[in-house]
Amino acid sequence: MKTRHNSQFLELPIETADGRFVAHYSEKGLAGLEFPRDAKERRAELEPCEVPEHIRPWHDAAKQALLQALAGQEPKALPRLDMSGGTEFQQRVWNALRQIGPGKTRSYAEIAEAIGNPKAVRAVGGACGANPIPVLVPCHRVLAAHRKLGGFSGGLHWKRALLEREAVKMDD
DNA sequence: TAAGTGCGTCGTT
DNA sequence: AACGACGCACTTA
Repeated sequence: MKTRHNSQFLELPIETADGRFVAHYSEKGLAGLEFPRDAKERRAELEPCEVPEHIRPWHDAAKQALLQALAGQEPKALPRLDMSGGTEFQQRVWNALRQIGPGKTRSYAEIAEAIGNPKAVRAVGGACGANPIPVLVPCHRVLAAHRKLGGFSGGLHWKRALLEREAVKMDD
């Protein structure tokens, strides 16, 4: 495994039964989470390295939280999150997503209403798609009207799997 | 019922 | 100016 970091982020792998996720850390906290890539498009392997002292507790927490979330349970604790990368509108949406409890769902329209932009339904979809920390910031719990599945930028199979593991019944 | 079309709406690029 | 992880009304089969 090889560590990579661009100017802003340190990237560290998280091994799970569903594959290797990659977490991105800024100086403020967990800033991104990537779904596993299949063998074909996988980039260079990450090599073990010393995790900077201040990152380690975040990474430990992120690992535990991810494993619990993937098992359909509510994480006991989340690492510090850095969502500062988003626009003001996106941050409002992402905060609303964090209010949705495990096993529960909201529609895009309900999120739009919750953040005070009832007509920005479609824009909410865009903000969900831009969520940098899927799974832990549960954008998969947002369904289209009439509990239809809607879309998912990480691949619809993930959305289905995550919802099924939380015992959510959808309508597609 | 199910599937397809058109349009309003609005944040992002 | 164009494009969506939407929602709703409306038309067809």
